[in-house]
Amino acid sequence: MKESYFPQEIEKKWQAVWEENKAFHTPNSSDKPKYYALSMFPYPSGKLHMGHVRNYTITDVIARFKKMQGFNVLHPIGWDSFGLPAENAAMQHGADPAKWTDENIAYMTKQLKMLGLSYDWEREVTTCKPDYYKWTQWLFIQLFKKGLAYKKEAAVNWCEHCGTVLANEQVIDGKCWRCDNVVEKKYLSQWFFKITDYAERLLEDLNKLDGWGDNVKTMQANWIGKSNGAILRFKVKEVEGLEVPVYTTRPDTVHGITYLVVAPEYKDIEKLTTPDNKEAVEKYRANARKMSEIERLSTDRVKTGVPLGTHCINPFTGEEFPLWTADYALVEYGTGAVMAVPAHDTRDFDFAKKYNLPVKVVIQNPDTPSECKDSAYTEEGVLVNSNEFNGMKNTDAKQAITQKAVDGGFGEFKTQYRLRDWLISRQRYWGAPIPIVYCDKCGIVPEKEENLPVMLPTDVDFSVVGKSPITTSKTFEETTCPICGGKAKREMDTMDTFVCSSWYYLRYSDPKNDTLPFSKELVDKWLPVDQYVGGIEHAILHLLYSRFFTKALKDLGLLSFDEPFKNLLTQGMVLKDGSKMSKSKGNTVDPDEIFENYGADTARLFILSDSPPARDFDWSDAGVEGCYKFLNRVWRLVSDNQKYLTKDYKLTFPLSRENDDLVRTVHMAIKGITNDISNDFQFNTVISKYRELTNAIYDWRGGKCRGKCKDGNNTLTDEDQNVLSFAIISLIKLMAPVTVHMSEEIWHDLGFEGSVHDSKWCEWDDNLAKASKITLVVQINGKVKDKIEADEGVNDEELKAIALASEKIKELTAGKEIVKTIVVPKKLVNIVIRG
RNA sequence: GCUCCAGUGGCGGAAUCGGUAGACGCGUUGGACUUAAAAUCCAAUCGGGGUUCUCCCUCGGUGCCAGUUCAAGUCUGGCCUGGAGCACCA
Repeated sequence: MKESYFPQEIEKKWQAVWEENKAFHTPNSSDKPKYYALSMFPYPSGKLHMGHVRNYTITDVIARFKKMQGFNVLHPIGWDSFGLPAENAAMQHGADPAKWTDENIAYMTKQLKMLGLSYDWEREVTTCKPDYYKWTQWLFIQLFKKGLAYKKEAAVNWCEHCGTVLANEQVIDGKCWRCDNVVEKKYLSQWFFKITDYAERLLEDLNKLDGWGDNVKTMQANWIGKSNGAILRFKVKEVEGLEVPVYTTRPDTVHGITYLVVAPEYKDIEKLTTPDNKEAVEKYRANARKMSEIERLSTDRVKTGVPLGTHCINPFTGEEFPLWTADYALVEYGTGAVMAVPAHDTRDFDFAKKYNLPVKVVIQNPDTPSECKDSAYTEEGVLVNSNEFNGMKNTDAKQAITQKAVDGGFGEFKTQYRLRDWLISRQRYWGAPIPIVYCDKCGIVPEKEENLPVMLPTDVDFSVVGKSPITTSKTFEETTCPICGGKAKREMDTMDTFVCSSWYYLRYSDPKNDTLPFSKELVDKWLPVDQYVGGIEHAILHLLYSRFFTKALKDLGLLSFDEPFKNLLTQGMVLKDGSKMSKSKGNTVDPDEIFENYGADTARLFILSDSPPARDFDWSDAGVEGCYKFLNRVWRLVSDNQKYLTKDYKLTFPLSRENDDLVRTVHMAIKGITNDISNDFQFNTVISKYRELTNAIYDWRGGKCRGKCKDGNNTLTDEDQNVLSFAIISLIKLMAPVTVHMSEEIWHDLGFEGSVHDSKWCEWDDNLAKASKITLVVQINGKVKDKIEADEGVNDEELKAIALASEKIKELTAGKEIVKTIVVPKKLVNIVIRG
């Protein structure tokens, strides 16, 4: 064994050996229980960043730990390789997106291997390869056949900069998630997945996800946005047979309606507008169209609107009230029309004040009854001015009033969701083509399954502006109808990359299958994912879509489970100097540099060491240095003592006092580290325990020297050597999931055959995983007054006696009345005194 | 506005159940080794006060104010601050 630690040499060596031996290949059949550890697969942008390093290190440590614990571990990796950056690179440098992507994948693969990650490379999937997107297309067709993929003309989010539409989930604060450009509304005919059919199940099944953080679950629940209310229909006075339905969560306030608002895009708005008002309404609608989403949705904007000139009749009171259009009503939500009760809704109140509309109180504010001057009263209360419902609590009235509407045939109970269908068409080239053909005779027809994949054309011009490069292909659009064989045209849009990433974790179970996306047997064997690790930025996007896919595929009979990810760990960001590492801020750290200067083991150790995985992690150069020093310290511990170490150590009890203490320290470390990993993967405390154990071995060693170490004399007895061997071998194994190369190197230097990563995880003995002495804390009235060393085995009565026998305690309790004494076993005695 | 998460030394953070607050590390300071430096090793490191002054005593301290309890970083109620998500969603 070398005297000094040369990580680069060691790491290269073992990476080659592991690759040669296919050390991390996972067989499908095994008598061990399965464990599926998964990182969110990367977009091949060019180089790994520290966020990747953190993500993959966390998952890798989990995978290796589980493997040592006796699981058959599936730990795969792949590439989310469709998407705009490849296309942009193509436009800017004239590169082929496929080539650009391949080169990036090659480079990043090299980096992943340098990090020492235990991936089964035989299961690698790449979403932009025909053997993958064939099945993305196949799945699209299955969803289409089930009615879950459909095309409709709708107001959609358009990013001019990216030249494509976006899903609702990809619009962040009114801006494009990718380029930050302000998103516009456009009316286009687009493909959607009917995720709204699954709204209730997606919400309900969040309850099953005990292994997910509450933050992610609430974000999804908010996004789905369930509310319970009623649809109420109002007859229009001026137009025979026309009704305006509204959705409300406050049917209890129906007697307080003083006007009604429809969205500017409301479908019947023209019928509802009288000739006198037509010009003003048209102008208002034209203006609303022009406004950006941000302007329109801004909550601090002053509300505007115009009257339509028509009226509705309130079936509860017989009163007439006017119809208005205002852009605070949203056409996509509910019915696109809102009943306005200014007395009990802040928005309606503002609007009513501005346009001098009446305010009618129907819920009594206990503080200022029958008045509503300065603001709406939105709290609970008792109904007034509401005919037979007067005196009823408003919470009860919701039910009773809706029931009356149901009985009268002008309303019903209604559950409403905020979630919208998932828009999956993209007017871009670098994506999976939507496998649909338009035939004049047969209509919208899916491509025949045997003709899949619908290949991306390569005869395209990337320099075109204002349209998708795919439209420049001379070979792509013209095709024949799969039904009638006549001339037909292909769909020119490709799929959102989030479609590709909604099922990749299923493909890993059976990545080479060329007759199906995956066999049911294998997908049911490996899934659900036992531990998923990735960034919080996917809390809604990818994680919601994947849940939807899993449920839809279950309904199609392709698999048998309905949640894909049993446990989810959302790791925090990697910061430097307090802010997120980013190229624009210039505070990035290049993983390659760290590998080169310190080695991957130091990088892995450091990125886990300072913060728990879910929290943000502040990168510091001093911290890296500290971890490197620690590894050197461990290395020296082994190399300085190598001549005393034996892999076939044997402990014979009883041991000498110091040896017994060290053995106990090792058992405590094993227990603590195992528990810390098992309990939410607290790697930061795991690493502090590596250090504690290392320090303890050094201290023990120092105690054995008694100043004689330098002369090189063997001062260790047989027992000492066995104990030291036990301690060091345990440390090396405990560290193996983190410092994968160093542990492997030392393992072999100690003469072991095979890989440390195939060895069995250390076990502890509960009798030994505790100190032989305890420190008894003696409190008086809850304040610590004395600490006394006592034997581990003493019972409560004895503890009490020991405490009362203390000179200090005697002094402090002299002349006082002892009211009671509380004993916490093996820990503490609290004496309560008075006077 | 609503929802969720967090708040502990100079810093990152520890503290299964309510039971010794500050593990472990970074940084800092002092020392050893060295011609010197690096590396390494040893020691100190929450604050105030006291003292027979390197040994010890004492008081205070986990965002703020209350409460429950023998005992609160931990539980309850009310605030404050920061972060994240949602937001004219009727």
